[in-house]
Amino acid sequence: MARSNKTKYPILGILSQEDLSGYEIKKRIEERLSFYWNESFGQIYPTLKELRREGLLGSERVAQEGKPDKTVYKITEKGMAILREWLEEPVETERLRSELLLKLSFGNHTSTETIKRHVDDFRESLKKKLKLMEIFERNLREVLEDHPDHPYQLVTVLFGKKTYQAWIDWCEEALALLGNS
Amino acid sequence: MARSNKTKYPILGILSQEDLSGYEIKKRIEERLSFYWNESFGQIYPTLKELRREGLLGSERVAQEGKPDKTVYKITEKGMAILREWLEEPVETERLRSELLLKLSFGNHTSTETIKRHVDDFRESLKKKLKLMEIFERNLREVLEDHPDHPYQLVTVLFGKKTYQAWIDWCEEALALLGNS
DNA sequence: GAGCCCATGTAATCAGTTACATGATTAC
DNA sequence: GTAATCATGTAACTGATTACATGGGCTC
Repeated sequence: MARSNKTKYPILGILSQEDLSGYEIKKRIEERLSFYWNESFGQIYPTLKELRREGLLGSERVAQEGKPDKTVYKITEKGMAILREWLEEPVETERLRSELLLKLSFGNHTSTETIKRHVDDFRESLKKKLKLMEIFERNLREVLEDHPDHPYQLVTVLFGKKTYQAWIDWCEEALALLGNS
Repeated sequence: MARSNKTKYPILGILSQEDLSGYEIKKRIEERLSFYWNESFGQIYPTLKELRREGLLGSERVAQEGKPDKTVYKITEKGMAILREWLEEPVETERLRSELLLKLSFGNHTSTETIKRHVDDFRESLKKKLKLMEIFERNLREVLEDHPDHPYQLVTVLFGKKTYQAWIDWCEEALALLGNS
């Protein structure tokens, strides 16, 4: 895509919290970041090797019982420094990209029903996502009662909530506007 | 990226409204779609040739006074059929990707001030975008009074408004949460 | 003559997904 | 035995941006 390769940052970030293998890093990203960030194995494994070569990670072969051996990576002081450096830098904003809006904007070439169906499908998918966010929120608020220091995870979940709720509201608005046209 | 190539659809869509050259198509996309869709020349010109080869577009060389000649493309009946077909198909939802949220989620490794600065920068950029949307909205509502059929453009602008407003609200919420931590 | 807009295109580069390959272990 | 999970990796493909090249005409 010729946008800069950011794969190393989620990896460094995840490894700043615990030592993990590539396979486990993938799982953590899916569990914790997947609603706003994703990485595939095809990116993770080569990046891990590179980061190790650059001295941002150390690695250790670990034997497991009942499972294959794994290579566990550990972030180095140099790796932490790079992570902190990146955290300081201005955020590169990525552009929105929405096939739904693209279809909507050429909606005059199909039936209103078709367009309304697309909007409705979108709304249903959002409702599910919103429910997930609400579950995350409840869990995080419980944790936060004991550890009021790290509200960061909660803040990202609130972003999801706000976004999905706004989009649901927009769906209602859009359906109303298209209904009597 | 291995996500399917959609470049042809904005091109067909734009050409369903007026006959244009590649250069003009780029301008139209920037003017009308850029807040949720973008295409570069590197995609547009090769795609135009391909669409012409497939018979979805016709082309004509047009001389201009005071400007270089241009190749104006015109959508064919076959092209319109492909556009309508795509409009019927279910929307492929693309994933959110946010470097801001990524930085936030590892925010415990830097100062609260740094994170708040990122959020604040984001909020300022959103305010500008929101103002733009409001201008678009006013213009479109004026047009809509005379032509109450095609509310589609307006609906996409309302999406922008809703999204940006929600994100601004989230910024306030986030700053408050981070403020007393 | 410098710099900008119009106009079209290609090449280089890279991001990122998907498919494929391999192999261990566990559970049915 | 076969499917599922754990674990690691490579190769193929392609989407998409950016840079580069070219050239006409306009404005200062």
